Amino acid sequence: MRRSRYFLPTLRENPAEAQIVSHRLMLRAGMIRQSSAGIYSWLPLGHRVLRKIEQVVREEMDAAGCQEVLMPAIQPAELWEESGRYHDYGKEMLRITDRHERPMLFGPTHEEVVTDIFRNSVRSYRDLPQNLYQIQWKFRDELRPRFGIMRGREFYMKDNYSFDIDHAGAVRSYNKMFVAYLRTFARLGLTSIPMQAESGAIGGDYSHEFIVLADTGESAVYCDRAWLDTDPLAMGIDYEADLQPIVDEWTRLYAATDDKHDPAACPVPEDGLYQGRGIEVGHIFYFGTKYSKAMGAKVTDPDGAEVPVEMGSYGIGVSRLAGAIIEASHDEAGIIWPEIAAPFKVGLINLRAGDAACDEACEALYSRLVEAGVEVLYDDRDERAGVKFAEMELIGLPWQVAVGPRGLKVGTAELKARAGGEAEALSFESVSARLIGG
RNA sequence: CGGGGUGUGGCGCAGCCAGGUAGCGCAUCUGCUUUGGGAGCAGAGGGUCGCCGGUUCAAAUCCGGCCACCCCGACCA
Repeated sequence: MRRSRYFLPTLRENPAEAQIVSHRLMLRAGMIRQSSAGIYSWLPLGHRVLRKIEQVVREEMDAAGCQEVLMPAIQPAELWEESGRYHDYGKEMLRITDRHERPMLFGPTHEEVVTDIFRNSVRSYRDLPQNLYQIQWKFRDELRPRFGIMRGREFYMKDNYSFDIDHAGAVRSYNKMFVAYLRTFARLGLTSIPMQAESGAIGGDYSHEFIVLADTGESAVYCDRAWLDTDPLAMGIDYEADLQPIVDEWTRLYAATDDKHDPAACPVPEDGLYQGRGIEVGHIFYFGTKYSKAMGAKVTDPDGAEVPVEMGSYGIGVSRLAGAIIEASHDEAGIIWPEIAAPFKVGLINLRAGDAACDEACEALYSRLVEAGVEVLYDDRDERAGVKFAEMELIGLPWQVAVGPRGLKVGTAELKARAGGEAEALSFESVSARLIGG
């Protein structure tokens, strides 16, 4: 993509309304624009990030045996009357009426819809287990939206729902999601910590929330320092095997948010206790037959008896993750994207646009990288070097390549990692090899 | 929902107290000069001063109502 033609409205100054770093940087980097309180448009750069994150989530869901669906955003109130939540959910639910005066609502979650689908289609235990997921916009009319997309009213969410014949099966499904979540956040370069949680409005018996560590996170967390050395990607996962030992291992270490942490009762000695901040990015629930009983989602078991299906639901805030990654990875100059979530892998800077030699060298490198499938944002604008460097730092692409007359005289370009380290003068061959290879 | 605050060109702000018909920096456009870390000079464009009503010869400014947005707290992916 050529910068000269890319819709990237960056801001030089901090918008007054943005108080936290991810909000500021997302606005300044031209990723998002606010439409109304807690509701945002995602501009090209932000949209690319959203797609990248979504893709990781999708891959991990698929790997764990889930199947993607897409349910309606607008739901009929009658399903919620059945579950009993229509009156319980409160003002967070956006209620609307269609032209026939039928009460509808913009879905804040999809337990009712998916249970309806299930009960209309599945009759036998032989068809279980099932686990359906979707990635879709939700709307919750929060009392106080804030922090940009971190706590919006409209937000992009992966939600999925498991169906099992019995409790043991439901626990297996729950454990798969537990492991899949650890992997998902780790692949995005985040340290996530599962914590026992209240089940809130979803209701249920068993629940974990996944908190991602970030110094600027909104809640204080206390955990065993051993968490910081854990790597979920290092363990081999067989989703068909018994995952309980892994879940046990990952719930063995102490972790608590500030409202649950009691210094007096904390089992971890002070020097082994990590105190930091975090952001909730995922939440998993096992709630058994709460919805299946209320809505009549029953299957026939091996003995011929009709039993309500055992369910769980699982959510990841995909749009929130974009903010969480920034909170966890930025510096004074801007965002530092992990490669997997970066909108482009490489920022190519032409230090002297208009100079024939620079133009030619940049065009050649740009073509070569693009043909090799590398995502490149090529700053071909007639701007001063400082403007281009500053913007590249701000938008945080993992690799910067600077091409200027100085280096060209000796046949080199400069390669620099956004995450740190000095710029290296390398031959164009080496630059290509490095960027195409890894 | 309780408490606090702010609405003035795209962004950041001044002007309001002591009413007289809108200004600064950045950004944008044009020209010239410049060109390896957010350039210089000259010129130009762009504003129903959140909205409605009131007071007044005259309202960004005073009064009343409303709306929007932000921050702190209680709740959430």
